Amino acid sequence: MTTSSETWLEQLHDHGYRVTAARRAVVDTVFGTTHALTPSEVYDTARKKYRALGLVTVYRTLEKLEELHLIQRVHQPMGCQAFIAAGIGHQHLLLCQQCGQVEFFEGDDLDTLTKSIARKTGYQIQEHWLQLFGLCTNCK
Amino acid sequence: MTTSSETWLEQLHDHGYRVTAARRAVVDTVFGTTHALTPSEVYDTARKKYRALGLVTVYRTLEKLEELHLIQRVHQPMGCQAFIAAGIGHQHLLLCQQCGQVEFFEGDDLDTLTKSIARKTGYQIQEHWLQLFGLCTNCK
DNA sequence: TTCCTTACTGAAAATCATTTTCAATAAGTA
DNA sequence: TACTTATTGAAAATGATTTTCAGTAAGGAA
Repeated sequence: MTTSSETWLEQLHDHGYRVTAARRAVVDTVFGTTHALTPSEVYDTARKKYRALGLVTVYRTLEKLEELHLIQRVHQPMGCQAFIAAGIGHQHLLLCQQCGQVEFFEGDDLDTLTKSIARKTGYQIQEHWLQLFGLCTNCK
Repeated sequence: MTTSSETWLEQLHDHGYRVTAARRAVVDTVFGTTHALTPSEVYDTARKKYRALGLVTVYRTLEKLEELHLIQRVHQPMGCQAFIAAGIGHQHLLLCQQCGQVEFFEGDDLDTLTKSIARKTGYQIQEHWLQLFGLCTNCK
């Protein structure tokens, strides 16, 4: 199962969006990184591939990629504007506090906890966010 | 063990900050709510207690309260600008998606998960965020 | 209490991120 | 190849937050 940035472009096309040079540059940039990138960082990197790119187009393209669940916003203490390629299925994030690298992991078993909290509080729990922060192998 | 907004004012004072009418209004507002409030919402509410209050002072006061760990920022899909009185010790958030009410809970046992992820990824894990979203007893 | 230093204030201006507007361009179907 | 219309970048507008600044007042010292 190999995925490439072409897959994202196909998805855009399949949803009635046009595939343009500007969008290719943005898609290639976000697809090809393991670090969460802000719109401004995407702009800087993508402009190396396509000089005429405008920041506005970066915002608009990220919006569409998020809508198609191809990327997701990353929340951090320092800010919540960065995006990363989305994980497949229900996954959680592991972030390196030093270099900003992002990894996904699955296999959380929060059912017991969730049910217990639901019972105690009376809430009907519908989703959860779990994120781990630490130092990656390079940084520690 | 009863806590009142006076405790927060004492804390401000103990850290060399002055206790002013503007700060009382902000502190009273944030202390006395179970919903996460944005700076602008704090401003609107606090101005009922102290008409001359400026929005800038709200920002500055929230900054200090956060610095003293008396309040904490609440991250939500819709935005991350809201604050709520901080939980005591290591607590997690439970948010009502309908009315925005916030509750705290403890007793997460993520040690097993954390260690397992650390082993698999090589990361040295240092902290975690866990948040549950759902509907409170009133809203469901 | 009164004085005095200096932190604090609100208003206005500046900054920064994001969104909207708009006329020109180009994707991709017919 | 032609044509419709989504997309583009630039500029302007918006919205949130921060900085600047001169006047005010908190609270320790006398």
